[in-house]
Amino acid sequence: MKLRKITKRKGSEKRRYDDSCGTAHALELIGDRWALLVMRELMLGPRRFSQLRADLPGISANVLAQRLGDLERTGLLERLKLPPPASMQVYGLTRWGYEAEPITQALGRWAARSPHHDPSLRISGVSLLLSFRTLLDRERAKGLDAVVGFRFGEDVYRGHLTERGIEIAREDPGDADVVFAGSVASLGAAVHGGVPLAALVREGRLAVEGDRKLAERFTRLFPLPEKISDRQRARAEVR
Amino acid sequence: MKLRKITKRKGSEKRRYDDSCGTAHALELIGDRWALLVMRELMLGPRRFSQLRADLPGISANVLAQRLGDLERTGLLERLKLPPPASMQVYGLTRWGYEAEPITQALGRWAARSPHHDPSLRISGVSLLLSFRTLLDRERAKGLDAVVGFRFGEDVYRGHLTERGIEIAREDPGDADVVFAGSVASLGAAVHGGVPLAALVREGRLAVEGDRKLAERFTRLFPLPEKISDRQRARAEVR
DNA sequence: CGGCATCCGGGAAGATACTG
DNA sequence: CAGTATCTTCCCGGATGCCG
Repeated sequence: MKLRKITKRKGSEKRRYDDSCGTAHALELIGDRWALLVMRELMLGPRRFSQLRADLPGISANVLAQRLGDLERTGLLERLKLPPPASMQVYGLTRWGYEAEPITQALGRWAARSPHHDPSLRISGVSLLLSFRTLLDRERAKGLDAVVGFRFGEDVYRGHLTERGIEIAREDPGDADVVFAGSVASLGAAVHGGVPLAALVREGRLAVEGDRKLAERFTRLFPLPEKISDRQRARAEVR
Repeated sequence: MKLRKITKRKGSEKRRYDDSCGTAHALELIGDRWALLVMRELMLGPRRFSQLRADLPGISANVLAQRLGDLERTGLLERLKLPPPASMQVYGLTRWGYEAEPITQALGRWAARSPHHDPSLRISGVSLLLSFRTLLDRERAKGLDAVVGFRFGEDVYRGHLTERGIEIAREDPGDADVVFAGSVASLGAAVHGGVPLAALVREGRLAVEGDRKLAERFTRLFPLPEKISDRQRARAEVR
């Protein structure tokens, strides 16, 4: 007697919060599992289906396809067809989609203080580069104006760094003052893990082309926020 | 015959993203359905179980209980016992929990521009008051320094409004310059819905005690951001 | 092979009933 | 009032298969 309903899939009536609050509406738009991480991976430019799967190990193909469909339907993302001869299909954020970056930043900044955070897990190239945008210490970047390149396998990025921020795009860093080449994990170790750049270079895990002094300085520009102490986890004062 | 208890608590392995990115970790902490809305309702001070159920129509008792348990376990929330004679149990955020407010703000600000947003749905008192913190137009609040009170049934709030922001707590507004009393929906209509305050007062939906001129000005201090236009939903420029 | 559609098992969310 | 127990529904994740 397993006469399962013929999967009504009718109006694709998703679960709603029925709450006029903006936060609730946002969660209806991007609160599904993986949705915001898919958007994060598109924050530095369009990606293909298979690239997204590689960026997000753990997401299954059908969930990714469904998220891409949902996000496209709500206007946060769109399918693009690159011009021939490469004529492949990619997924890119719309302008509105890009405007969600403050959300990922707020989440990241907050969670970076979590005592449960495990920094040993893998990190995607986009995540690491976005963390630079989030964590740049303007004080330490005083007076800087440099072009920095990154090569993670096939993916190349170009960043323009000043004391006002760092703009990063997926394009060739031909004019870079310094270029980091190697694995994402290695650059992450240098910048967030406190591993000396010289050691990574010596072990061949990371290559630095160009201004070595600038590279050293670069690794110290993005300090992680302090962890939450037990005291701060205890009762909050009456406000 | 009910021998199905076997599964119990095996790994208690929640689904993980296995991603070192802060955004992903944040989603593991507060990405479950309803979790962030529960926290939002606690942002202005502790609440009881039944109050939360009333604030969040649609959440079921078991999901609320589970979220409260999860959030307590991760250190975002704690059970408090009010002193006798009222000795009842309430749930309050820890200091770290309060620090999630920028997240709800970023989400709210972003989603307020959504073309799919339905402002006719109900809104909780806390949501409305938090929207004031998020949306205050400092320019229009120039020179202000006022105490504003709110009475929504049993819940009373006191806000201190200056051009630098508005601080709100759940306490008696004895010294308020002006007090709004009535339904949350009515105050929302006045502030975000463009309904003239005078009309609401005339119809008895909202009472204003104290400085009426200040009340009028208050309703115009929190403009909603512009909606996304079709143009902005279209392809983003190459960045 | 990239980009899905489909089927299935497990588990989370939702609704309701029940208990101290 | 503050939850727990139980049942149903539906989403997530994995596997497989189709189709250009």
